[in-house]
Amino acid sequence: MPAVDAQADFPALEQAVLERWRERDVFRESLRRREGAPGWVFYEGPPTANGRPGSHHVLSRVFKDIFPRFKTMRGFYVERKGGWDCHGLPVEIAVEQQLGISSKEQIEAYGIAEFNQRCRESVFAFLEEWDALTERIGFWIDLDAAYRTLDTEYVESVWWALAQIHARGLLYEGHKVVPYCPRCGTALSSHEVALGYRDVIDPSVYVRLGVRDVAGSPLRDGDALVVWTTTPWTLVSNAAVAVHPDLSYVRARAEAGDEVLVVAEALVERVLGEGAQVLERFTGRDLEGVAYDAPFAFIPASEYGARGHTVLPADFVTAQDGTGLVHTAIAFGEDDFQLGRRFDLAVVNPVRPDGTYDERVGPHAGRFVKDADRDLVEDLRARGKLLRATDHEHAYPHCWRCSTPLLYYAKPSWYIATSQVRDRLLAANETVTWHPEHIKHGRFGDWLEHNVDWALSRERYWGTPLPVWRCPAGHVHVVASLGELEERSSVALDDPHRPYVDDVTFACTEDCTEEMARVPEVIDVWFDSGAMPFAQYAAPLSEAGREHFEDRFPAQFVCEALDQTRGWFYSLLAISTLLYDRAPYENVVCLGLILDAEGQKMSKSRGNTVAPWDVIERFGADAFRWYFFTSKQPWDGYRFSMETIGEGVRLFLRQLWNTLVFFSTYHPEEGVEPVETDLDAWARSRLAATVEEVTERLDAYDATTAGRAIAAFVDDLSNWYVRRSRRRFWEGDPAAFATLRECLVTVAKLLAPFTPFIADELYEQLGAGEPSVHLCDWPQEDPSRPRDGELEHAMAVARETVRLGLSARGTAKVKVRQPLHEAVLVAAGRERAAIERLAGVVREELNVKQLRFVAQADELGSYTVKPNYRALGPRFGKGMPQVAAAVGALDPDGVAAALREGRTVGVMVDGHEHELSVGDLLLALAPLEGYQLEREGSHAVALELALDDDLRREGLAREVVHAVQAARKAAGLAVEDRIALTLGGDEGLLDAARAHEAYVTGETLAVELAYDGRADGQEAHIEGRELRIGVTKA
RNA sequence: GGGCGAUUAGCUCAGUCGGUCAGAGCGCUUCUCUGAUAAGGAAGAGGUCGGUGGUUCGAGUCCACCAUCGCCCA
Repeated sequence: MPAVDAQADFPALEQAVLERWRERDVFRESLRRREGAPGWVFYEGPPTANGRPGSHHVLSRVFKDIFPRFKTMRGFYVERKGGWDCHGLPVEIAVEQQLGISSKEQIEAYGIAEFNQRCRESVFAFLEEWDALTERIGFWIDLDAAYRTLDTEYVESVWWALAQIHARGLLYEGHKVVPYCPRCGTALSSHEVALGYRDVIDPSVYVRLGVRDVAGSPLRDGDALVVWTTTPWTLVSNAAVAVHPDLSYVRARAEAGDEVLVVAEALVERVLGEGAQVLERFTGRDLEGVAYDAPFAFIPASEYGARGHTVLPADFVTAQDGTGLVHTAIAFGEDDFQLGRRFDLAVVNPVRPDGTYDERVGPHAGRFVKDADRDLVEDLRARGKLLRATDHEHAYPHCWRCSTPLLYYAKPSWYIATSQVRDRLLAANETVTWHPEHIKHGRFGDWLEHNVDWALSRERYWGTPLPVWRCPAGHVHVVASLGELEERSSVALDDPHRPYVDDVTFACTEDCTEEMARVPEVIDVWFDSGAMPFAQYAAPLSEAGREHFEDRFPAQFVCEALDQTRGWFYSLLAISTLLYDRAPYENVVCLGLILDAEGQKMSKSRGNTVAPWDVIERFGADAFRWYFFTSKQPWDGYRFSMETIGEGVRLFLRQLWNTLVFFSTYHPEEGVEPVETDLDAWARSRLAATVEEVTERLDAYDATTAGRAIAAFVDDLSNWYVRRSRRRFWEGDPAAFATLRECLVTVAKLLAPFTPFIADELYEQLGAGEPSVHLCDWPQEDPSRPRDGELEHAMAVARETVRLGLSARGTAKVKVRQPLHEAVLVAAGRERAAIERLAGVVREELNVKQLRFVAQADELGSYTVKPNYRALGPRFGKGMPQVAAAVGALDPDGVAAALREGRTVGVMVDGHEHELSVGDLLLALAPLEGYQLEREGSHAVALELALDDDLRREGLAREVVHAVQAARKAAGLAVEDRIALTLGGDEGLLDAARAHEAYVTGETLAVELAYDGRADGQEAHIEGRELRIGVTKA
C-alpha cells in the first residue's frame, strides 16, 4: 500500500470521506444490503429547525447515530427516518419578533392566515444549516423522507388519534387552574413555566379571620382562624379555609396578646411565638363547618354557595409551613379549585383576562392584581385583620418571553384523561430499559405516579387544530380525518390549519338541528411529536402507512436529552398507551446537559455557547463524536472545552493514525518466511477480547465503556505490539504485517459507529475489500482463533516485569542503552512460566544479557506476610483483628517456605488452632541491600549492576548508534535511506564501534563504514568523549 | 418546599460483590527511549474519597442526617 500521510489534517480528510460516501452512495447501500433482514427500529425525536443547531444537538445526534450504525453492521435493517417538529409557541414567538408584535390582538389584526404562513416559512429557516451539520457530523438519517408535523397527512393522523381517545371517553373539556400570562393572554405549558422561575420578594401575611358560627365546634365566639399567604391579591376572592381532618389544631394565645387564635399545633411557636399558651387541642375534623368573616367584603359569601366562608377538610393541607389553615381561592390554585369542585363552591373570579381586578373589587378595579398587594395588606391592617406581615423570598414563575408574573387561573381547557390510564402507563414503563437506570423509577416513574390529565389545548394559532366540533346544544364531535370533514361539510380542505379549518361547519352529529363549529384552540405541540410512531407514516389512514407502522412499532431505541422525560418521552408513552396499551420504545438513552468550561449551562442569553462548526473546523467531526462518546457517561452531562477534545485527538485518533502510517511505511518482503510469534498471537487475542467487550457494551447501550475498550486496545497495539515488533516490519516478516493489518481492519470496523470518518479512511487505506467499512459485517470471534487467556496473562506479567526492571534502572540511574549482565527475577509457577515464555521480550526491553530466576526471595530480600482479608474476613468475622495479630507474629521466611512446599500454617485464635493455607496469606517482599530491586507483591526484579569491559563497549556502541541516528535525522534523511558512514574521534568510541560493527551498520542502515573521520562530519559527545560523524546518502 | 442525580489529585474522570489498591489521563518537575507517533517509558510533587454519625472484623463503596452544585417539579 502507498505511504500514508503522517500529518493528515483530519477535518480535510473527513471532507474527502464525505465525498466518497456521496459518490458510492454508502448510506443507502448499507440499507439496501439489509433489506429483508430483521428490523431494528429507531425513532427520531424531531427538532425544530427555526433556530441554529448547537453543540447539544450534535450530542444527541451522534448518540442517535452510533447505535443504528452498530445494529446495521450486526445484520439488522435499521430504517432511519428524519423528522421535524413544526408547530408551537416558539415558532409563533419567532414570527412575532420578526413582525415586531407581541399580542394576540396584533396577530389577529395582522391576519391568522398571513401569520400562519409566516410560521410555516419560519419553521425551516435554518433547515439548510441543520442538513449541512447533520451530514458533516456523520449522522446518517434519511432527511429526504423526513416526516414533518405540519404536513396534512401528519395532522390527519393526529386527528385520528384524538378521535380514538375521544371515542374511549378520555377527551374532555374541563375547568382547571392553569398558569396564565395576563399580558400575552394565554395559558402556558408546564415547559414554558419551567423556563421562567425567578426569585422574587412577595409579602408574606398572616391574616386573622374571626369565627362566626361555632356551634358544635370546640371554638368560642371571638376566636379567630389564622391563615397565611404570599399572594394577598387572592384574598379578595377567599372562598373557604381548608384544614387537614387528621391534623392536630389548637386554640392558643400568644404570650403578649389576649386574643385566641386557631393554628395547627405543630406551628404554634412559629406563628404565635415562644411562650404561646395552648388552651385546647382538637383535630381538624372538629373544625369542619365553622363559619368565619372573609378578609374582604367585596364578594359576599353567598356568591360561593352554601359552604362559602366555612372551614373545609382537605388532604393537601400540611403543617410544613404557614399555619396549617389554608386560605382557599377557588379560581387561583389547583388544590383550591379541586376543593371547590368537591364542596360545590362556585368559581368566582374577579380578575379580568388582562390581570386587572374587575369592577367588583371597588377601589382596586382596573389595577394589576400584584400591584395591589401592598394596599390590600394595609387595608387588612387598618381593619385589624392582619396578624403579621413580612417579606418572603421565593421562586415564582414568570412569563419566559415578557417577564410578567404568571397568574394561576381557572380556565376552560381541553384535557386528555391520562390519569385514568395511570396504571397502564406505569405498566408500560416497566417494560422499558432506561439509561441511566434510575430514571425509570426515579424522575420518570415518579412523574407517572403523580400523573395528572394532559392539558391539551392552546389558545393560539400555529398548531394542529383541535378537531373538536361542537353545537350550541353542547354536543361534541371529534373529526378523524379530512375525508370525514369533507363528507360532513362538503368542504375539501388542502390545508387543515387555522384559519381555514375554523370556518368549516356541519350539521350536528347528534339528534339535534344545530350546526356544529370547531372550537378555537390548537393542540399542545408535544402531542404532535408524541404521535410520530404512526403519524410519520400517515398511519392508519394510509393503508401502506399502516403496514409500515405495524412493522416498526415499538422502537428498540430512542435517545434524547434528559429534559425530554416530561416532554417527548412522556408524550410518546402516553399516546402509545392510550391507543395501543403498550410502551412505544424498549430502550431509552437520556443525555445530560452541556455545560461550559466553568460549569455554567450553555445558553444564548449567557452567550457562552460553543458553535459546533468551530469544533469541526479545528478538530473534525470524529474528534467531537469521540469526545461525547468516551469522555464520560453521557447522562452525567459534559463540561465542554476545546482543549479536552484536542486531547482526545492526540491521545487516540493521532495514535491510531500513526499506527496506520507505520504500517504503510514498510512492506512485506518476498521470500521471507512468515514467523508467527507469541506477540502476534497476543495481539490477536487482545483483539478478540476487545471485539467481545465492545460488542457486549454496545448491546447494553454503553458507548463509553465500549469506546474506552477500543482505545485501550489501540494503545496496546501501538505502544506494545508495534514497538516490540518493529524489527520484524523492517525485515518484512509477512506474519507481522498480517497481524497488524488484521488488527487495524478490525479496529476500523469496531470504530465505524464511533468515528465513521477515520474508521472508513483507515479501512480504505488498508484496501480491505468493501467500498466502505460501513458496508461490513460487525466483527465476530474467529472460532479457529479463540482467545488465549494464558498468553494474555503471560504478557501482562512480562510487561509488569519490564516495568519493574525499568524502574530499577531509573532508580540506579543506569540508562537503558547500557546493557547489563543479568536480571534476577523472583517468580515461581505460573508467573515464572509466563516470563520464560516471553523471555526475549523481557531481555530486550530491559537490555540485559540473561534472566535468572529465583523461586524464593531470600537471596534478594526478605518476606513480609499479611493476612488476606478477602479470604479470611468471612471465615473469622469479629476474630479478624486477632487473626491479623497472629499472622503478624509469624516468621515470614518460615511461612514462605511452608507455603512453597504446600504445607499450611497454624495460628492460635481464641485458644483454638486454625490452619491457614496459601490463599489465606499474602506474601510481599522487602528489599535487601546490594541489589537494585523493585518489587510489587510477591514479584520482584533485581538488576546486576556490575559492568565489565564487554558490556561497557556494547553500551558505547549503542551510544554511537544513537548519535548516528541523531545525525541521520539532522541530515534530513528518510528512515529507509541507506548511508555511507564515517566515524572519527575518540579511540574508545571507535573501538566500541569496531567491536560491534555489524550492529552499528545494521541499526544505522550503513552500507559502508569508514573510520577516517572526515572533517565535515557532525560532532557528538558521548560521556565526555568526542565523536565525529559523517553521513551521506548511499 | 418536594423528587432525582452528583461531590474522589490543580483539571477531566475510573473505581465491579464492602476486603490490603485510593487509581488513570492531562498539566507540572526531573530523567529517559526513539528506524512510526505533537508519541512512549521511569521517578517526583499533588488526596481527610464534601461533612458528621451509624452498620460491619473491615466503608470511597451500604444506611441516616447535613452541606454544596445541577436537573425536574411545586
